[in-house]
Amino acid sequence: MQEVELRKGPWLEEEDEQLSAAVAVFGDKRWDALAKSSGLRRNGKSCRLRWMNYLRPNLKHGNISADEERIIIQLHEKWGNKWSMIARRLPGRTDNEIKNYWRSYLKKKALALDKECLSSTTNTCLRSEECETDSPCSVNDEIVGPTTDSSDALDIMLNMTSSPYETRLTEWMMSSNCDKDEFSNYDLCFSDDYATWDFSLWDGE
DNA sequence: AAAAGTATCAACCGCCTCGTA
DNA sequence: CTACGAGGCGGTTGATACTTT
Repeated sequence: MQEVELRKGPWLEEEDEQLSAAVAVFGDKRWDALAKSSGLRRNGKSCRLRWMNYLRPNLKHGNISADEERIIIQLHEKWGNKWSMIARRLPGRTDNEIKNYWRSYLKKKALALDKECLSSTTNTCLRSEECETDSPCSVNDEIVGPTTDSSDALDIMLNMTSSPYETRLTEWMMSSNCDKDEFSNYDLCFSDDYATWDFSLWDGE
């Protein structure tokens, strides 16, 4: 049997239509089978991704609102790079979208932070090699060592927040040492399974 | 107006987990 | 118990759009 060469790259309109039709028939599980049965020259993973991130109904396309931003920041603080978990708390948003947003947000934040640090007259910044005194920088001085420019600051921020170590740490904390009382501020209802928490925090305000 | 730099986002890759035979 | 395949996830890349010089 000759293997059909699979397509890669951006999806065409016809492919989108074909995929939507296939999902209507086969449902949004069993992506490999769906990909084969639908006649799409795409693999199951690619179909799933396209559906989840673009074609799925009720997706919001557009800018992240201030409220959504606040939620992302707070949840990221708690869970780290658990994009899919964060996305589940934001109806209509995808993990990919949030992940992309976070990277842009981080970039802006890193630049702002760097600016603030360099322009500070009362605190000396250890992140600039020109800094002479031992006084720590006012912002994140315990994390950020001496660097020279904003791209360094960005690298550090990205390493800091995206590292597998941080993720593992978050996971470990979640699984072994989670203080449930900490979450009470948010009106969370715990079940035995983290994945099925009933979060009423954001709509219950 | 054009070139260079930057931001955004869709899509791919590789690893991990889980279900099943 | 083990191997294997499919799905899910996070990290990364590359193309394109947008902005600045």
